[in-house]
Amino acid sequence: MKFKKLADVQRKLSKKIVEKPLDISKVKTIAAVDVSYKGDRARGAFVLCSFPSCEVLKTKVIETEVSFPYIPTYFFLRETRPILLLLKGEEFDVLLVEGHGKAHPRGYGLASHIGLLINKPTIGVAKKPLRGTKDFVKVGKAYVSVGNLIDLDSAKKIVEAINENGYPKPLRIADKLSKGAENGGY
DNA sequence: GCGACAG
DNA sequence: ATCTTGTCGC
Repeated sequence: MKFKKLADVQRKLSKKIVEKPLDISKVKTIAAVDVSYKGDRARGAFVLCSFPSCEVLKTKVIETEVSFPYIPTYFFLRETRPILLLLKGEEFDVLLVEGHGKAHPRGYGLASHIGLLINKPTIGVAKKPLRGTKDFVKVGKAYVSVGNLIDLDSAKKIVEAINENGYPKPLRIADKLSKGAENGGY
């Protein structure tokens, strides 16, 4: 298997993930990131919202080259760079990532990786579950899982608070912006 | 070759 | 994710 080594890295890094309750009363802002592609170009969108009112406070879109191809369960290799570039200089209490966190074959998806790198609470939100995984909770149409520095129950409560038509509002806006919309439709 | 998993 | 017409379902 060509990716055996990377799989070991994921298993090892997953042990560094901190899973613990998050005091939601102290969460004042929540951010979301999503990335879209067109050929070898990646367009990432960042959305910052107040919490729990979920008013849009700021949005940002960046564009960059993407080097790695999409490979199921190794998605973080493709999207980590664009996201880190997107988060540079940004402030927020919790981050929503389009993709899985602990709901991953080796317990280490994109949301886990980003959470470990930025050392802030992150929540994985995906539209479909990865085969065989169980460490997620369904909120509307979203499959929610632990990224880092939070537990599933806290993550569930946060996503429920900003749920809009079955999907978290900040992510929906980030999705539209990354795909080129003039605004998130808000 | 067949089947198939985040985006 | 992205490529894309008409068609089906609520």
